[in-house]
Amino acid sequence: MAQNSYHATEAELAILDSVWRFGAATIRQLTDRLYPNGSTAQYATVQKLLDRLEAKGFVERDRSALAHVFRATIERDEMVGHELQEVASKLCEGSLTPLLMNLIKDAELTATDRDVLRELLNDEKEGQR
Amino acid sequence: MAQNSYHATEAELAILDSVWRFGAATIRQLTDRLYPNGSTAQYATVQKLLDRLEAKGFVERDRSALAHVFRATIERDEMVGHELQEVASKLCEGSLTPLLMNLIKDAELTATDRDVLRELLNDEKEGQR
DNA sequence: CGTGCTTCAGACATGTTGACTGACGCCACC
DNA sequence: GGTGGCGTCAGTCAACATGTCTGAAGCACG
Repeated sequence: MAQNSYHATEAELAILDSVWRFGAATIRQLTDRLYPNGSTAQYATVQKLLDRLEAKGFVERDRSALAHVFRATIERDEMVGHELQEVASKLCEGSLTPLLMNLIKDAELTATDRDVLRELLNDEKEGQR
Repeated sequence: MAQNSYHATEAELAILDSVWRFGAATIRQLTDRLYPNGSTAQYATVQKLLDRLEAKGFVERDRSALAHVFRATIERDEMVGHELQEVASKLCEGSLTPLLMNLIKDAELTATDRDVLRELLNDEKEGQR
């Protein structure tokens, strides 16, 4: 009962973020992106982080080239969904509705945002998921 | 840069949950609620958990009686808000809107839920907060 | 007074997290 | 064909978080 659903840590998230923004990359590329003029040490750090991300199923590695290429197996959106689900199960017995109510109240929405939301709300008329 | 906003852990959340559900309580009462027929050991565990919750500002202790009485200083709702903010800053540069969009898509809403949301969406016309 | 609760101040094992080191493999190129 | 450079892999490491537990001391009341 340690952690049902995996969780990306701060540093791991930094990696993922880079991959989401700039696309698949090798360790070296990621190291350069995240630790400009980093040494062997930071390279290894990125490596370990990627190992863990792979173990958690958040990235995938292409071993065909000499230098493995890593790509995300989860989109930022899905990750957001994950985390929301997590919050819901921790605080609201798994129900997402309270989160929604909370957000509608607190989020500072532009008129356009509101329109989009109304739209979505209607589309969902007899929507399945 | 460890953790800007505090975070209640699993066990701490169990305590908070009990306080939210059944109201302010002493350590003994909480121990009885959470660890039925628990011994001194579990009592101490609850105590330490409460210490940490107090340090994090999530509960407050009334020292006037011999056995201190603990009450929550934060509502479940606010905690949800906290966590949502946390997710937002980790994944969406602090913006809550993406979370909202995500939820509207994924949450399974009843017709009533949808009505309530539409309501809220309109109320917010020129609403401040 | 002593029994029974209580608080307080730690100790403790375990796991996570981020950073780092060292051994080894492979390819290219002189 | 050896050597340098880059890559992977398999650890180690310190710091911290987390949940649990022990021991000492305080207060109250029969």
